[in-house]
Amino acid sequence: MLDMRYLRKNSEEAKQRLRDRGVEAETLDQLLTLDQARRDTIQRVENLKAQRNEVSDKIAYAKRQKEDASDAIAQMQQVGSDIKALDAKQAELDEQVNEIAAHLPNLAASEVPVGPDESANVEQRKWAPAHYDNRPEALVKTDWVKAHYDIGEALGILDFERGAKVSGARFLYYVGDGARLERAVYNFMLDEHRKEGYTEMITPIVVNDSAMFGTGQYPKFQDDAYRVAGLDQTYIPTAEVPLTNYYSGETLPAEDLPIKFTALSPSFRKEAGSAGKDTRGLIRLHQFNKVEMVKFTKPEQSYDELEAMTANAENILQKLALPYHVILLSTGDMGFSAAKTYDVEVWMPQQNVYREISSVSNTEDFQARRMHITYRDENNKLQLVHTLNGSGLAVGRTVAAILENYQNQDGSVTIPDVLRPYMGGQEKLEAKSHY
RNA sequence: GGAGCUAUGGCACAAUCUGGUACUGCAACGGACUCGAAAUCCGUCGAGCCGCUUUUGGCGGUGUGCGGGUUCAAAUCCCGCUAGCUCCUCCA
Repeated sequence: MLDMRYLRKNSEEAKQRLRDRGVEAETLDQLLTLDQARRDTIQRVENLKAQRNEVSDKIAYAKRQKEDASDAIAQMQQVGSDIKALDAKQAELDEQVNEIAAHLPNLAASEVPVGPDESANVEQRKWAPAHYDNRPEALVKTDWVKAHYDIGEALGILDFERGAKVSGARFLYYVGDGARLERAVYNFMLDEHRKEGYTEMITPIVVNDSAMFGTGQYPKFQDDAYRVAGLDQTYIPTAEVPLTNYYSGETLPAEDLPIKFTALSPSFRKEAGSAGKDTRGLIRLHQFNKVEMVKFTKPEQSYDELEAMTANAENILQKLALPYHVILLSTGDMGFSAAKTYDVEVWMPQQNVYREISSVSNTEDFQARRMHITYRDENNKLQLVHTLNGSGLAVGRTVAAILENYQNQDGSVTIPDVLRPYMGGQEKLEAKSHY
């Protein structure tokens, strides 16, 4: 949610910044007109209420003195019905204002490149382990490189067919060493984040509507959510929702900030509108595992913490020796709640592209305002915290990247060094006759 | 799933039957006493939200779990809901 006072006072600037986020200027004009009408109504109804309070006190006093108050009561009957009518009008205006305000995306930070879509994103840095000679393209020059889903199926560790049979398209079973590898990957990630000072959590994976509103998924993006039939609850699209809403409605002790959480959770997405895209493999599923990071910070420290969180995501890829680059998203490519977002993209040699494996965002006070998370500053005044979230990392996509980058010509896959302790010292994935 | 009870400031509670300025204590804050502290005494104390404003502040509105209703007036009466507790039932 944006700060209404800012929008009123700086409407021209706000209009431009909203236009950068794809919102038409008329939308803000409409909002401000309704806001003005709302405030006019409030003033009228509050005057009447002040009058009612005053006269009611007099009536109470008169009754205590056993005096007659029927004149005053008759007079207040009219005021009472006027108040009722104006209250109703205000409630209607409140709803109209909220309807627009709740759909406005966050404003981008000043250093975010302005552009309509991903074409305006800006690469920040590139990394690859030494044996790639800083040229991840090197691997693709061999003609035997296979896609991760072909590798996984050949090894018998990814079963998409039975996933589709039992659940539908975009679901799968991990089998045997595949399941073990997935578990090794997320245990490794959680251990790393724990070392970095994140508190490990296991969260509910079903949340109520106010939680989905708090982080910004609702009301605008309900189509992509798995709602529990008949209940006002939703299967989470990311652990960001339960982690960030953990403190909703609370005032945090300033000395505890920044607070850092991490959690593994399944994530559920309908992927509405992406029919036909990435139909094979681990890239775009209705259910996938993700290790998430969330931070609550003071405003002045949130951008340093954004850099730190991005480094936490990169650290995982560096320890896994997977090539990646980091891009700064443009105003047109950022998510609804974000003020600034870095995407980390891992090298996928078979497709010859970088694929998103993490997205790290500072939402500033956008989510905190929606869910009322505050702290007391040096002057003992309540301030909204800043919230950040980032994947650290998408587990399934990490497994896909490992399969492709660590594949050998004989069809086996070498297990990255750092994962071997998590797999009982196993060094390779090889085809087995059966599991 | 069934039955009963409960929900009031940061905490503990009163007022609910019988509608009329939400009691008191603790904590907190300011002050007195003291070399300093404790104790004691005096004073302040409804968080948050909304609106207006001449903005270190002032005024008004709202605010007794949430949402409605009745009434000149609701903590109090009525309806719906949520959460917690106890018992029954079920369950990994």
